[in-house]
Amino acid sequence: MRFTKDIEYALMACAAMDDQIKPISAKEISRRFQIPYELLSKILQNMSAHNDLKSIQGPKGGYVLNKTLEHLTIGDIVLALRGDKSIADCVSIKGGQCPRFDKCVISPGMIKLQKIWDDILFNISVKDFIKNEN
Amino acid sequence: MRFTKDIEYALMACAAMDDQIKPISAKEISRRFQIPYELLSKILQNMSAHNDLKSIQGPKGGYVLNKTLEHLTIGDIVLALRGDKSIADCVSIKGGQCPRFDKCVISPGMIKLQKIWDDILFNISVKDFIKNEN
DNA sequence: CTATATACGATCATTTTAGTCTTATATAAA
DNA sequence: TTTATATAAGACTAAAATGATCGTATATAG
Repeated sequence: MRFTKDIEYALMACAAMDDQIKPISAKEISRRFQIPYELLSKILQNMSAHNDLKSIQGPKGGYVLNKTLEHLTIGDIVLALRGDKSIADCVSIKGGQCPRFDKCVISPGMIKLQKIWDDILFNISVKDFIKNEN
Repeated sequence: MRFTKDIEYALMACAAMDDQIKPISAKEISRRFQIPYELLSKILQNMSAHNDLKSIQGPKGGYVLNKTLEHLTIGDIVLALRGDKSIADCVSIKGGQCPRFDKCVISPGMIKLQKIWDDILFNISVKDFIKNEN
């Protein structure tokens, strides 16, 4: 799975939300990292819809983390922004499977690799990911 | 990194090239797996250019493996078809780096994750990937 | 010579990604 | 209660990647 801009932006935004107390607005994050505001808004709304964040409307509002950065994983973010889209069409459940699935030579391997990848993503916290020591 | 059709087709093609003796043509592979012929041809040419395969022109020609399937890895195939494109723009060397790279909060994590992913890909042989036992 | 094969560049269609625009709604504070 | 600031959400557009096709050249076994 490729980490496109939305994932990058989501991770940067998380880095700006290091506590669960003071909300930070999309505008402020957008300004700090030079991320297009409307695009970032949608990303944060998605994360909010998946309960990674909590949104607070109105002045002094913004977003706060629902979990600590230690407990929020890369997998959580990917799941929020990509859904359960798999590493290959070959293995995807929705959207009509491959016509050769029953006699497919690659799907067993893809399924195994998908599991390995998921295990990695859901075992790296955003905290670990963004800290720049070592 | 997402496994798009070209990677899927390449893996299927490899499954059809289980020995290093008798060449198999793109046409035959295309027919066997219902893969568009011209597209498959380019994929095989790419793999050939990267020395994963050897091509033999003329009648009774086709492609043969340069390594055994035990020694050919998923990473080799990805490398042949994707080049050294990384898991995120953030970390890619070519094509002008991210303007925020020097003070980037996510690039160290991306680099680490890239390495983890590469290690996996270059340690799974095509043989292991396509065998459907267990 | 001919049929069969790879080599390769150009082109086109579709899908995904990235970014923009607009309108509606919630709410803190003057 | 008005105003400024914020999220919510859908439509839309542009650009890039992916998937597929077409045409032509070249190599070679028989």
